[in-house]
Amino acid sequence: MPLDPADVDEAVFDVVDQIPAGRVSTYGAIGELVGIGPRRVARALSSGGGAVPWYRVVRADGSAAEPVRVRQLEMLAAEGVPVRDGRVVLSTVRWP
DNA sequence: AGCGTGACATATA
DNA sequence: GTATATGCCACGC
Repeated sequence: MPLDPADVDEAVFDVVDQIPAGRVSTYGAIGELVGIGPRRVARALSSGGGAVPWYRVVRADGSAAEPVRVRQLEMLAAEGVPVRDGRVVLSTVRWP
């Protein structure tokens, strides 16, 4: 069955919206959940992620994306996410 | 149709 | 620990 781009984007937004407060996930993890590559996830968020808590999505090493990295770390810290030296402590807050 | 670019990931040095 | 290279996939020119 072909994956429609709009459907995939919707699935990504859905997963991101399901991330509980104080937790974070990675592009790769979401990509596996929805059945796409990590770049597709980043593409979806950069394109229309304004309707979901994109700041709960970080890289595989816990670092945040360039254009929003300050904002992201600030939001996560406000949510109670343990951050160290600019990188999220995924070992504790990684989701699922 | 081909090429360059990017909110990534993994492997290797 | 960081830096570099390769793979992936979709989008715009």
